[in-house]
Amino acid sequence: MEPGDSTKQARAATQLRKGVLEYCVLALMRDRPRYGVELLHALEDSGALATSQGTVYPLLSRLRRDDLVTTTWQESTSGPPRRYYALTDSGRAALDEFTRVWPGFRNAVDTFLTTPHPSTGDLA
Amino acid sequence: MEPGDSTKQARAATQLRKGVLEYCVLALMRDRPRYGVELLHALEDSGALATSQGTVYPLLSRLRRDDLVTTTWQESTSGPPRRYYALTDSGRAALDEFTRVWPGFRNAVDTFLTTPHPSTGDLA
DNA sequence: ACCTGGTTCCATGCGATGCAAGATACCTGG
DNA sequence: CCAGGTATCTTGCATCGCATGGAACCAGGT
Repeated sequence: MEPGDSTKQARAATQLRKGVLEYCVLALMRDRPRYGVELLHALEDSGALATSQGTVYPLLSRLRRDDLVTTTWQESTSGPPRRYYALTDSGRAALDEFTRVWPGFRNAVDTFLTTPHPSTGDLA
Repeated sequence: MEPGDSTKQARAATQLRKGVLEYCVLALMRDRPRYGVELLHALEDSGALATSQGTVYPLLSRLRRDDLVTTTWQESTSGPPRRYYALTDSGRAALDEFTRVWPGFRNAVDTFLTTPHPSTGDLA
């Protein structure tokens, strides 16, 4: 990528991902266990949340450390064995919690960005 | 605070704010200069983005350091003088940049949270 | 048997950010 | 003079995303 044009945009997008990536990964595991590279590709396909292995694997380690996911090894027909990550009850609860919080947060940001903040009309 | 019930929610909300707070503050200055406590109250009123002075003032220092805002002192009729923050051209450009990036990000998260990820229908 | 390439996993060190807690200064009123 | 509200700022900590590098397994060609 060329440095210079996308710097500000990359910076904004980078900071945006903080804290959201965790729950998007949990959401991907909602209906089926997933393995690392699979999650990575799903995030890439989304465009706005594309990231790297150096981000995903430490994240998965944290999720496992906090008992939000459990892992099982599974053989692959084309390559080394894969570690599949599945939601625990705590993980599902955390995802539900986030699903409740997210709309309020999203709407708050939308309001700040789209609502004019008139200098007139204030009661002073 | 009790570390147990509201921890997860507070944690999710805390991480969500990362990187977004900066641009919401810039958005608040879009139509009028603002001073610290004023910004703080506006964020409080939004609910989802409520934060503390210990977050806002270092943030404002960074914005000033990066030439995204300029500041002017102004007397107050009821208390110490206020430092008003106003957008520079760079600040306005950064805000516009974020305004362009935000919808894609927001929609991506919405998609992850609401789209079912079927375990069937895969070609395997 | 060797070696190249693709797939999959993981660890380390850095920079950036939000936050709790504390410190400082100004003004008004008793 | 002292108390309380307003307003600003600093310090130290914890967390998170990311670039970089390393390791292991399998298939195919020479």
